[in-house]
Amino acid sequence: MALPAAAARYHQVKHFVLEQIGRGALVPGARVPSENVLVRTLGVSRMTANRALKELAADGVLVRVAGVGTFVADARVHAHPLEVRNIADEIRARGHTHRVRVIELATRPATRELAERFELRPGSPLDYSLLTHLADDVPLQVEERYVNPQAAPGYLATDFSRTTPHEFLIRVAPLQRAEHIVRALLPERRIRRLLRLKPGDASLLIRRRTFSQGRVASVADLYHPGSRYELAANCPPR
Amino acid sequence: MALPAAAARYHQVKHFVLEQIGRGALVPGARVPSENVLVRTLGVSRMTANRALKELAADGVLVRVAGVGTFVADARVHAHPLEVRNIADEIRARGHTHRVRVIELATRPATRELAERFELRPGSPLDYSLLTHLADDVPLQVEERYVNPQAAPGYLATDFSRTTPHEFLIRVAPLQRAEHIVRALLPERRIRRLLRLKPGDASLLIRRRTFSQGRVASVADLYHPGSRYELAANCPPR
DNA sequence: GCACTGGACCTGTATAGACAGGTATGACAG
DNA sequence: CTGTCATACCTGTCTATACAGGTCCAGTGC
Repeated sequence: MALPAAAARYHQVKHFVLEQIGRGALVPGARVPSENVLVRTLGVSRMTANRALKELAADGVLVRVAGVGTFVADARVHAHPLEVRNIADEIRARGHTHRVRVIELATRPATRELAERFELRPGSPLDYSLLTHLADDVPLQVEERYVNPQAAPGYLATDFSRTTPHEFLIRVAPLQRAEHIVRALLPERRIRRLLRLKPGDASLLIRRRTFSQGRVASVADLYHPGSRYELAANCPPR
Repeated sequence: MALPAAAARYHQVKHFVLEQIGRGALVPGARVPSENVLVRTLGVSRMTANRALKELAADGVLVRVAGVGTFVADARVHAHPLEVRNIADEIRARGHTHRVRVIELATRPATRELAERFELRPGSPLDYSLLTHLADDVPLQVEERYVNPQAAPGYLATDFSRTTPHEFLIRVAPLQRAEHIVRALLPERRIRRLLRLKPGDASLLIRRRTFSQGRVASVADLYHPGSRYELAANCPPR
């Protein structure tokens, strides 16, 4: 391609705007130079300015309103697109005490399905943990987790009553990407007992795969039906 | 803006490609017509074809390799920041035909709860739509939506069999932020009938609030238990 | 004083044409 | 047979230009 990325003209325009936001010269809500102004100021074509502003809007940095102008987005809109929340923080933030109950810790050979999920050979050892998160001693979430021991050594040796698996993992293997699959289901008996559910209570299953350098962990979280899984995200209109 | 959503040329190009993927004429890994071919085939300019393919690549539907070509992405890989997905695109991309069945359209006075959600006075009129999304005529999602008529005029006048509410709204009120609350529940009888569920089937409820300039819409999506809600997010430090 | 209108400005979209640089393939020389 | 090179094709980027339609304001006419 024409240029080594950073040198591309539309990148320069993006940088020009971002730099002013970073410096505080443009605060949230402030009007950003219009496309035509950028054309005159920076000597680019309008299509190039348009691309730069459009991409920044898609990133949630700017907000564009047809016929009006382009503005710096609210700061909070800027927050991480999707955060893998720490349930411990969340429970505490709501004024409850958080406690972890460890049900099972083990090393298990990967089944074929797990091996595929981790891109390992079947039979490779995987660390396994099953525990519940309690809010005021009421079980709120069952967390079943497989961890790639290559990617996160020392996982099973962790004291999960002090450090949640989530906290441990983001320290050891900084999160780069996460995939979520959310489903509703009627849980099996073992889970039902852990969450103290009545038969017929629906549960929320969130299956999560996290990536750092390679596959790190695969998690299945089952939630108590009273609980909710909340996400806030910025959604670039593409 | 120039055109009413579905008529935009680059949308037509996107649809042209998605339709072929949906039909199975283009399978994952297959080569997608190059920009120049699309120019000749569809009579659009190359910039327009480029935009369409670029956006589909950004959505994870296609993979582009400079100097080589454009290819249909692996069905799985679908990775992008949390996005309010267009279920119509998703159904088509998986090879099914998408159809919308409108159950009810109405203007309703806001209840106290709704008024609070929209930051309006109780009794203010809200547009209401209830419809199902069908994949190959099997109901997959019930979508119940309240829309702030101030923020999205003309909502009820839209032909939802041609333009989904989602498509209409992102045109009219570019999305800035969305909040999701995900829960599992046993749906009430009306929903159960719409989704053709057996009593005891759990359903996934996704409650979504979208913001543009002010509160735009409040959506409750109920999914068929066989379906999944997939999210993928990159968590880069910004 | 008020309602209306025209113009200035903005974004959204579309077009045609151009060059840079990556990739693959086949022809050609060794 | 092997290595090199020209070439065709592809995407990435940039420019100049154009028109549609929304928004806002100021000026005009009543």
